[in-house]
Amino acid sequence: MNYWLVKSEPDEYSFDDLIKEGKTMWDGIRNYAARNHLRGMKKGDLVLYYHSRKGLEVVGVSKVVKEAYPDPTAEKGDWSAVDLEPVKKLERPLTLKEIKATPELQELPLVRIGRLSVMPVQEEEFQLILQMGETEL
DNA sequence: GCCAACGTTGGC
DNA sequence: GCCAACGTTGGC
Repeated sequence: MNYWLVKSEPDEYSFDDLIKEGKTMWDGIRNYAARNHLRGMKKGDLVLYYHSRKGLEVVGVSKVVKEAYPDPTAEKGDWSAVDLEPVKKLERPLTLKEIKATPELQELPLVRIGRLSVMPVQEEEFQLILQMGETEL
């Protein structure tokens, strides 16, 4: 089991949209590092869902239901997509500010490489984020 | 193959 | 809305 984090602008496609639709194709990735992470995803892996640009917080957990396949929205080039399903919404969103203020989460690419939209997350980091997101302040 | 210029992402 | 950081493109 591996853990990941994906970013989406809530204006484009929010976690609530994913809950509403029940499943989505995670396509449109046009960055090699992000694509390679997509290809590393295995069925059943858990994926943190982060709202970028607006919100700036981890809002929920999704899971991989279909492993990487050719991105049908790519007109040219070698790109991949995966399918994601919602698992659950966090009781409270975990903001980037809190993540940055947490010493154990400083190694997250989210903190270190701002522009990466698909990234691996260590199990300990994943568990901590879940735990923080389940705890009311 | 290097590097400057340009485009895009995303935090602020 | 601005701009820094990063990736990509293209001229040499």
